[in-house]
Amino acid sequence: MNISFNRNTVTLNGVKDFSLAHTFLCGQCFRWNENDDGSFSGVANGRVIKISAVNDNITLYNTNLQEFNEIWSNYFDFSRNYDEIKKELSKDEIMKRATAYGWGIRILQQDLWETLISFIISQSNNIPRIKQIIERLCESYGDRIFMDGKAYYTFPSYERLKGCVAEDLAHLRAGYRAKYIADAVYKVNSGDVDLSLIKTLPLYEAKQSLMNINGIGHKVADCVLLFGAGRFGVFPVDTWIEKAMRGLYPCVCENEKNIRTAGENIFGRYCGLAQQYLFYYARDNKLKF
DNA sequence: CACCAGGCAAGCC
DNA sequence: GGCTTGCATGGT
Repeated sequence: MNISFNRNTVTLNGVKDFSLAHTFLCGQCFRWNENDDGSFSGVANGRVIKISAVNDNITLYNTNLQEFNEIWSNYFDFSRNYDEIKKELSKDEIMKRATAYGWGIRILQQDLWETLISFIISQSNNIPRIKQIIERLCESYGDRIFMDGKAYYTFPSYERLKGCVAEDLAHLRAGYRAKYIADAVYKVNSGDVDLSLIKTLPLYEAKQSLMNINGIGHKVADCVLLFGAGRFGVFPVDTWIEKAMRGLYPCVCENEKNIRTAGENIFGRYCGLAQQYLFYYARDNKLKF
């Protein structure tokens, strides 16, 4: 990968295993939006950037080389060799098809707190509405920043939200999830749940810690660990994955009550990424099982 | 009008 | 432990 830059853009040539659409539309993030020209704009790490692609040439706007090296290179997971992982995962024909279909998916290294709240909101909800609720949260409590004369809002820290109770969040229209958000705000601010440990604790303990928050069960905890803590050894099971696994891996799953452990056993240390290829493959094709 | 959306907690057994 | 039900809101 070759890097060049000027005053407020950074250009990368020869970026492999990366598609904007696959990465931003595979369901892992909620604050990136596609522009008319196929580029995407989004807010992350307290900043707003735009990113465009022509073949394997990527350009990031409204940033600079130092910021790229310190923030965005890690955010887009550019130092990880996805080609090797895809080969390791492609032990069967189904995963070969799924990785070929979503070849450009990269797991964004998103902020842990933002991911935690976002996936609490995601439960039993649809993606457009999830995005609306998160946007209202950011407009109400985040910082306003500008790019190209347009206002964007950062995701509010837990310190910023300290003291919020469910009634304070009614304007988000998050429904019954408001009390879950409030519980997360309380438990993270009080230290009942220590987010600084989530990336390093043994996986089981990290998950149990997250599940101390009301509104976080297995699925949300797994998404938070995968998308917000870079832990690829979890296998989040939602309605799509359950259907996909039963339909595509019937020998393993027809009598397997626990699809989650089945996924862990089949796909191993990168089962989280396998799950994401499967999810994108199944949902994007509206596969019926 | 039903039924569903990247589930979960509470209440049963 | 497993199974069932209610849950806020908005879209189809």
